[in-house]
Amino acid sequence: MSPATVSNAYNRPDQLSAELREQIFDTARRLGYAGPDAMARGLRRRRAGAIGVLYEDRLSYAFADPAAVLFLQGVSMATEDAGLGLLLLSGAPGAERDPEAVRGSVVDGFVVYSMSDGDPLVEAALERRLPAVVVDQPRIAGLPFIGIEDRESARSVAEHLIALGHRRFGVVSFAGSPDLFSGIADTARQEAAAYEVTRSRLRGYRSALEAAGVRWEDVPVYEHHESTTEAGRAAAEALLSRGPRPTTILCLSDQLALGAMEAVRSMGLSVPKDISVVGFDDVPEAARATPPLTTVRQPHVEKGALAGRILLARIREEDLPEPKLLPTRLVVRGSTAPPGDRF
Amino acid sequence: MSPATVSNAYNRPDQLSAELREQIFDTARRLGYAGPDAMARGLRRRRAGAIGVLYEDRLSYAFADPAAVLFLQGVSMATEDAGLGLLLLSGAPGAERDPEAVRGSVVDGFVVYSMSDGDPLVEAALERRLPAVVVDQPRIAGLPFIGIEDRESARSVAEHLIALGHRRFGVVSFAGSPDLFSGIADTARQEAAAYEVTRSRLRGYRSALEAAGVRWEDVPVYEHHESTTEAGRAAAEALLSRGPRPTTILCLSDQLALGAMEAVRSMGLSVPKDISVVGFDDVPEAARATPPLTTVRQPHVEKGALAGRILLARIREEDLPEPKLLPTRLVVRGSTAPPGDRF
DNA sequence: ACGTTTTACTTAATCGTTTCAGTAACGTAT
DNA sequence: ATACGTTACTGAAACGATTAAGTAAAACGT
Repeated sequence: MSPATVSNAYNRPDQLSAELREQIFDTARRLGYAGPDAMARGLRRRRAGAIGVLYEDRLSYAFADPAAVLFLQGVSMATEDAGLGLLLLSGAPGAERDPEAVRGSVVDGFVVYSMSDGDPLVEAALERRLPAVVVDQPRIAGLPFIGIEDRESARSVAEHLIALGHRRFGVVSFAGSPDLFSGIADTARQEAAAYEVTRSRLRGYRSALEAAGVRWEDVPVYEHHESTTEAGRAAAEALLSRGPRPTTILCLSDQLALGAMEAVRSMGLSVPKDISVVGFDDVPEAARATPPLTTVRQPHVEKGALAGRILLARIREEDLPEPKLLPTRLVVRGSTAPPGDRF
Repeated sequence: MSPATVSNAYNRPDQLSAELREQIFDTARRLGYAGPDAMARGLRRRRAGAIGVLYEDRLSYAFADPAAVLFLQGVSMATEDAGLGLLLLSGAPGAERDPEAVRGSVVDGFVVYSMSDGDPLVEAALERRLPAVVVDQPRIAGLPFIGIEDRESARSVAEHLIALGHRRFGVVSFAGSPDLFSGIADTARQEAAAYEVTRSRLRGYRSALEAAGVRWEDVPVYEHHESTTEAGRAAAEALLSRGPRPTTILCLSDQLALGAMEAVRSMGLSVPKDISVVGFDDVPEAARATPPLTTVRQPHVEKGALAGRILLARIREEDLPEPKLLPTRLVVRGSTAPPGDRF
C-alpha cells in the first residue's frame, strides 16, 4: 500500500475507489493510525492553520483586562470564519522575555498587540518574515497598522475638562516603559516612553492644557506599570495627597479611572462633586460604574476583527486597502462636572 | 556548509567554533534565512510547543463569558510557565461543526472545556491520540477529569431557598443539548440532555425540592441555548408571566441570574423582596450586582490552572495524582430572602 | 481490432529540520 | 612513536506527510 494512496484516502476521496478507501480506514483503525500528522502535513502544505497574537504581558493579565478581551474577541471572529486557530503568545513581565516560544510557534502570521518599541518578542516575530499586523503600537515601517488617534482623543477629553472650568489636573498613566517603574514621571521620562500610546496620550493632554494656559510641568503624572483598578487607586491616592490638590484626574485607561474613583471615595470625597475623573477605552464596566465614567470610546472588537481580516488577507496574498485609523468618540457621563469651589 | 552545522549553530553553540557560528549567522542574514522553520523543527522534534483548548461555542462568545475567561486565565498560567502557547479552537454554533481545524491543529495536547456528549470536535481530538484532559463535561472513560460536584452544589443552593420558606420555583437553564432550543423543557428533555452539567444541576435542584415535598413536574424549567444576561432576562420574563408565579428563580449560571434580576425589576418587582434569584459560578459581576447575587462559588481560575498542569504532566509523561473534584461553596448574598406574602 | 481516454494506483521527489554515527585533524599521555 | 581522547565538522537517515508525473489496466468510440 503506497503512502500516496493513504494520503488520497484522507484528502481526495475521488482519487480512489470507495472500497479501497474503506479498507484503508479499517486498517488505519486496526493499526492505531490517527490520520495525517498535523505537523508533517503543515510542513508539506506550508500552512499552519493558526495565527499568533503577541501580547505584552502575561496572558493571565490579558484575560483580566476587558479591553484586551474585547480585542481578542474581535480577532477570534476573523480567525473562526477562516477556520483557523488562535494562538496566544505572551511575554513574562519585566526583562526575562524569552523569544523561543515566538520563534517556535507554528503560525501563518502574527498580530502584534500593543507592545513596546524594540520588544524582543516583536523582533523575533519579524525575523520570521511571516505576514504580520501591528495594533496600537509599536509603529513599524512596512507593516499594516491598526489603531486610533490617541493624541487627538486624549486631547478631546482634556478639553472637555477645561471647558468645565478645571485648571488643577492630575494624570494617572499606565506604563511608559517596560521597566516596572511606578511613581511620578517627569517630562523627561514621559518623552522617553517606549510605549507609543502612552507618549501620544500624554501629549494629547498636554496640548489641551497648555492651550488653556496650564503649565504641563505643574501637572503631576503618576505612572503605574499596571493598568488595573488597584493601580489606579494607588496612583490617585498619591496624587490626592499632594498639594495643591487637583480638581480632576485624567486616566489613560478605564481600569485606572475606576480605581481612581475608588480612591476619591475612600478619601471621603465625591465624584464628580469634589473631583472629576475621566478614563479612556469605554469598556463595558465604565458605563456600569457609579457614577458612570466619562471616557473616550474606542472600538475594541472592531479593532480585533479588522486586524484579523487584514492579516488573513496578507496571508492569502490578497491585498486589502491599507487600514486607516479607527474612530473614537468622547463619551460624557456622570463622572465629570465643573470643579467644586470648596477648596 | 552542511545543514547539520547550521542546525548546531542555532541549537547547540558548544558544538562548533564561535567564529564559524558568527559566520553562519552572517550568511543567514545575507540570504534572508529566518532561522529554523518552526514546523519542520516541530516535526523532527515531535513537539508543537502549544496546547489546544476546545471550546463548545464561538470564541467570541467565550470571551464574553466571564467564567470562560477566568478558566482560560488559569490555563494560561500553566502554559506560560512551561513556555507553551495557547491555541484556542472552537466550534461554530449549531450543527455545522467542522473538525478540520481540530484535526490539523499543531498542538501537544488538548484541554476539552465543557463540551457536549458526542461532540464531533471532541471525537476528532480524541482520534489524534494526544494527551488530553476534560473539564466539566463530557465524562470520557480513561481521560483525566477536572470538575466540581455539580449535583450537590445545585442541591445546596436549592436547599437554601427551601430553608427560607420558598415553595414556588422557576428554573432558568442554559442549553441542555446543542440544538439551539429555547423554551420550557419538560422532564423528558431534561433527562435527555447532552450536557452532563445541565443534567446534573437540574437533578440537584430536583432532589432538594422533592425532599421538601415540591413536585418537580410543577416546576417550570425554561431552557435557553445561550448563557447570557439577555437570555436570562427573556427566560425569567417568560417564567414570571405564567401562573402560578414563582417566588424564586434558580439559574444555572450567574449570567442568566443577572438577566433574571433585570427581568424582575423591569416587571416592577423587587429582588429579593418579591422574587429571590440565585445563580451559579460566582463570577466577579455577581458580587458587584445590586443586590449582590446569592450563588455557588466555583474556582474557575484554579480549574484552568489544574487542567493545564495535569495536561502538561501527561505530555511530559510524568504521572500526577488523578485529580479530584474541586470544592464549591454556597455564597449567600442579598438576592435571596424569605418569600414575600403579597401573593 | 485498434487508438484513445479514464480510472486506479504507485514512484519518487520534496518540505526543512534534527541527530546519530562517522571522520579527519590535533593535542596529550605513555 | 604509538595509542587515545578531544574538538570541529560532515553524511545520511529519519520525521510524516503531499503531489506531480508516470504506469498499467479497464472502458470507450469507431
